[in-house]
Amino acid sequence: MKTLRKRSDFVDMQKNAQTFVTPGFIVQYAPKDQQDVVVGYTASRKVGGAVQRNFAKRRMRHLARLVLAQHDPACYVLVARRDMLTLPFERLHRDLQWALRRLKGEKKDV
RNA sequence: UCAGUGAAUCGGACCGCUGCGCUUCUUUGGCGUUUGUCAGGGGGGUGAGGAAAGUCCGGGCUCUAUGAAAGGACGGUGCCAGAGAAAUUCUGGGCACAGUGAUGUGACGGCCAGUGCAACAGAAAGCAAACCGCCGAUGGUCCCUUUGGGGACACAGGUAAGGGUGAAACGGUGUGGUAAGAGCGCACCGCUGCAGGGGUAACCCGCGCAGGCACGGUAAACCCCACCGAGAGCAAGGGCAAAUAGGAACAACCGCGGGAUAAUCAGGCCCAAAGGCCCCCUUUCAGGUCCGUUGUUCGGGUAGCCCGCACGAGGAGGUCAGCAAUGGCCUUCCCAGAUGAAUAGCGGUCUCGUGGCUCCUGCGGCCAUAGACAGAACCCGGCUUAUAGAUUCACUGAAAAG
RNA sequence: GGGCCUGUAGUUCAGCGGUUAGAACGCGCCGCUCAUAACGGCGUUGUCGGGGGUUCGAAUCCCUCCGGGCCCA
Repeated sequence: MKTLRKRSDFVDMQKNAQTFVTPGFIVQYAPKDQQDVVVGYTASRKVGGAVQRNFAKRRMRHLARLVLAQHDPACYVLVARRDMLTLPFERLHRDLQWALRRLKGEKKDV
């Protein structure tokens, strides 16, 4: 599992990827021909100060390790929202699985 | 007990499983003659703060650069002594102000070097000055007269005691004095200067002597005085190996002159143009470098990776010196090094508060809940700002009791 | 991480330490018009980003905090 780092890649995802919104976060998904699962994390100033943003990223990274590691090689971006800080982890976990099922289901339909 | 002041410390602790960054040891497999290199596994160690923050000061470190002397400009600092690498730093002391007090706050040199400013109000705002008021002794005009003088007017003029204005009006009280007044005289208080005394000093005392005595405010107004000061910043700066591109470095020789750069604008992946340049300015002295020719050697920046980068004005404990800041000595420890940036998830135990419920109203029982400000980014010393709550010590005021 | 700039009516900006902080546009009301616009008249709008200090007096000088913006081999 690799981490997305370059700003240009994030901008590219913003343009081309499919998006699904949950209360705690936003998932962007683009099935590219990659060897590994590639994940990017975003926590903007809307989330809070440095402490809150780091906390949000930690939780997102943990989610990615639990869930995305088992998925197909593709490109994902997780964007934190304010409720990422307060919602119980179990809820976030469920939401991510649901979001991925919806995104991949849509893909098959198209 | 209540109210308060100052200082210091902490700012959850522990356990299990699954995970993360760095580091170290070990091991498996591939490639390779070896040094190694790529991919993976396992064990150990370690892992945010008192402010890591704001970037307000000061350094270390790095690059630019040429050193010295004199003068100037610009910026900063400003009671005294001590501490400290230094500081818009700290400690102690002095002075001023605030508070009943413990204490707190203070850019706290100089307006008798010069210049400026003070709206409105007020007569007057810095040479003093007469609006109301008081007086009118003296002079003037008039009246009366017992020829000594008396009275009226408020014209000249005198007067800073009173009123009113203002942030600010040239000492205060009393008494003498006077036409009315006034440091005009005197007494006491205050003030200024000096002798003398205390203190390292700032400064304090000043009962003795001298002076009748105002010297107004503002320098976070220009300024004067004293002292200090290159610029940029780890995105500093250095290294590695390809592609594009055709420039760069070094050495020798010739020449021996000149002192207009900075900034701005436009275009572009670049290395162009120009011929000069030497870091606030001027002068003096001494010096360096570039531009030319020839020869030799080979690239550099940007993107990526590595170094810089964590042993330091370091932490902890003890002891000695000092009122203290702090310093000396001894022992001991190695304590984050990321770069879309490492601490998460689940469960359990305890404690501090907080909230709720309950009754037997007790410093009860039960339930819930780690809950403030906040995240290292080259590193240190300060300052400032944010901060739920807890603990300790010293002191002050009030009330009550002994 | 580091370096800088800036904050005044609703908006864009003025404002040598001195009365009650101005201008333009906007906004409101009235007039003109059958009506709207234009035009004319009258009027409205500020914790001068917050706090503290210097001064008799601060938007202005000084300190500090906050917000917004820009730059980087």
